[in-house]
Parts: sequence; C-alpha cells; structure tokens
Amino acid sequence: MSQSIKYHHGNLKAELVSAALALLDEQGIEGVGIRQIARRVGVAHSAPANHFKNKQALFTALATQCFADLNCLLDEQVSPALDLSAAVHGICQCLLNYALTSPHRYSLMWRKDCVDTQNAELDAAMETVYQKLLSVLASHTQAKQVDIESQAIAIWSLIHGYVSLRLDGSLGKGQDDITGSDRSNAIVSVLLEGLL
Amino acid sequence: MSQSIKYHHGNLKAELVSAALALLDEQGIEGVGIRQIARRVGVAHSAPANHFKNKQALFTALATQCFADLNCLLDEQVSPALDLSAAVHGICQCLLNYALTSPHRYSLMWRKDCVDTQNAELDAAMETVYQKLLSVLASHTQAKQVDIESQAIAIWSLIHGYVSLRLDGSLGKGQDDITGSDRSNAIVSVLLEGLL
DNA sequence: AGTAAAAATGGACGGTGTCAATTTTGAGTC
DNA sequence: GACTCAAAATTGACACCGTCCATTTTTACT
Repeated sequence: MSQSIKYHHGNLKAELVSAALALLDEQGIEGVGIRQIARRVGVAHSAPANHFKNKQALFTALATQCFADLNCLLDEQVSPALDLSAAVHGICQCLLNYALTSPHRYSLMWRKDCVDTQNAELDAAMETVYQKLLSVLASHTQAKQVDIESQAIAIWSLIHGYVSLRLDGSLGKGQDDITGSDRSNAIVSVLLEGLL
Repeated sequence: MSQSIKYHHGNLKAELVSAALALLDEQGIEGVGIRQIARRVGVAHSAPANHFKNKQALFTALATQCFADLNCLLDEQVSPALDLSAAVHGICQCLLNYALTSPHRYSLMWRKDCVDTQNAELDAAMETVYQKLLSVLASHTQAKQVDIESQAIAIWSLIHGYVSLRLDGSLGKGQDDITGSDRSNAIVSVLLEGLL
C-alpha cells in the first residue's frame, strides 16, 4: 500500500542508502553508523543486516552511488564537442565543484579502508569516470612524447591532490568560495602547457 | 632503576607514541586504539588519558612526529646545492619514498578528521615541510608568469595526488615497486616543463 | 491453505572512548 | 625524616558501536 510503513516495506534498502547519504553529508564519515541509520529510518538496529552484510558493504554501495552521480554530472557539464583544453578544464571544474559541494561524499569515495576494493560495481563506477578522462585525451589525438595514460594520471593526480588539499584545509585560507576556482584553473593550465 | 616498570615510569608518553606508531604501521589507522596501545605497553586502559586527553590528541602527536620525520628525510636527501629541477624532483622522490615505505603514516598525516587541525605544533611541522618546497622555488628565482605560491601548490597537489592514488591502489596495477618512480618522475617533469 | 524463504525484531557479546572516584607514587617543604 | 600535595596509574562504570543469534512476522509460491 503506497509508502505506508509495512513490516516488509520493500524499499528499505533504498531508504537506508538515502538516509546514510544524508547522515554522511551532515556529519561526515564518522557520523555514519549502522544503528544511527536504522534509527533514522525507524527500523530495528539490526534490520540493515538483511540488506548489507557489513558496514563496509553499506559504504561500498554509497561510494558506488557517488561515483555514478559524479559520472552523470560529467555527462551533463562537459560536452564532447569541446576542444581538448576546454574539455580537461571542464572535467577538473566538475570534480572540484562536486568535492566542494559534497565534501564528505568525495572523501568517502577515496577511503579505501571503508570500502570493499574488490567490489565489481564500485570498480566499474570508478572506471567509468576515469575512462571519461581517457576518452577525452584519446579523441583529440595529439602527437606528443607522453603516452595518453601518463597524461591521464598526471591530470588525475593534479586535480585529486588539489581537491584533497583544499578539502581538508591544508592550503592557505585563501579562495574558499566555490567560484574561486581561478587557482585551480591556473594550475591545470600550467600542467596542460607542459602536457600538450 | 633503569628501565624496570615503575608505577611512574616517567617516559610513558614516549612509549605510548612509539607503541602507537608500531600499531599504526602494522594494522593501519583503524587498528590504533587507546586501549590497544595501553595493552601493548602494559598499563591500565585509562593510563594514556594522563598524557593525551583524547584519541584525537594522540593522533595529533603522531601526525606531528611523522611530519617532523619527513622533514628530516628532506634535509638529508635533497641538498640545497641542487638546481631547481633536481631539487623539486628530489622532494617529490622523497615524499613518494616516505609514503610507500610508511603508507599508514602518510595516510594519517592527511586524515584531518582524526587530528586537531588547530594544534600549533602540528601546524608548525606541516608548515616546515611546505616552506622547504617554497624556499627551493624562491632560491632559484625564475622570471615566469606564475607566482611562486601557485607553483608550490601545483607541485604539492600533483605529488600528493599521485601518492594518494598509488597508496590506495586507484592507479592500475602497474609499477608497484619503490624504484618504479619512473612514472612519478615523468609526471613531475611534465609539470615542471609547463611551470618553468 | 500450507509451506518455505525472506525480512524485521529484540537480546546478547565483546569491543571501543571517555569519565569519575580511588589508590599509589614522587617531589618539595617544614 | 615526616608531611603535604599534585601528578600518575588503577579499577569501575557508562553509553555507544558492529555483529551475531534465536525468534517472530510477513510475503511469495505451490
């Protein structure tokens, strides 16, 4: 019967995920606990065990969802018609934006100690994002000394490092606003200059 | 009497730190717990509270120690007489080496959720390392469009990102050996090419 | 209708960090 | 050298947590 609370209400798994994401956004990774989530959804503390065998399994599902979301954002925001430089800048911009908007989600995505690194869906979701960067580089075939994979790793490292440092405040207190991606743009430009 | 276990054995704080570091190296951050450390040192579960008011305070001390260690390594391994490119490569090499040798220590250094980000000593230890990079860039004054701080952030981001990705296995399974820093060197070179 | 599997429940176990009251030790003072 | 007092270490308690278990309820299928 619609969304009334049934003993088996059928979509508890989905509700657990969404409650967990809300908790993650509000309180960070440390605030996300099985019992806490169950409490929020209004089920017994042990109910989630039927849908996620582990806390790790839950985190894995969350991270997978986050990568999928990020992938959607990339599809929306970086058109395949752009030239190389614009596309790479777009990807970086998109990543930075996502991280600043949902810092705890971004953190979780890289917390390999919370996640099942063997999980097929998570791997696929990660790989999809990474392939997006690779395909951008490949589509604009530039004859250059550096192979495409090295280029991708360089870009990936640079933006991930910059985002990580900004997220945990290791960079100076300057440019805190989302639009203040001037620094990010400048840095990416510098790298591209050496790359292309 | 020498190192026999006294009620006040005087150096328990230091012993706690070293036991914690050992535990960190062996089991990772999640394996480091107040009671576990106390057990290993052979004191009551609540003894550490006299020396560290918090688990966070303990982690802060550990991270500070790690930054100090890294700083020593930098002093040893990157001579101030080198030219710019060699110095930057040396710093990156040193960082990568430290991270691959002590992965859990490196992780802890950036786990701002485990650490008191307001702590003065930790801040100073971090700043000392960062200043080392800045001073290298400043000493070889190159007339270039990018200001020194942006250059430093770019380099810092790139190497931190690359190291982080390697540590949690997000890069392909290639080049796993410590000496296999070819990729790292290549990437840093590319960045420097655009930078200088 | 009857049965078997899935889903949700409450209770228990061992573990954690932190707090409080207590006992032991060490150093400094009369 | 006895006394004091603060620091250091002890035991115990509390509220959490993740995980397992036996039990009850619901659903789906024959």
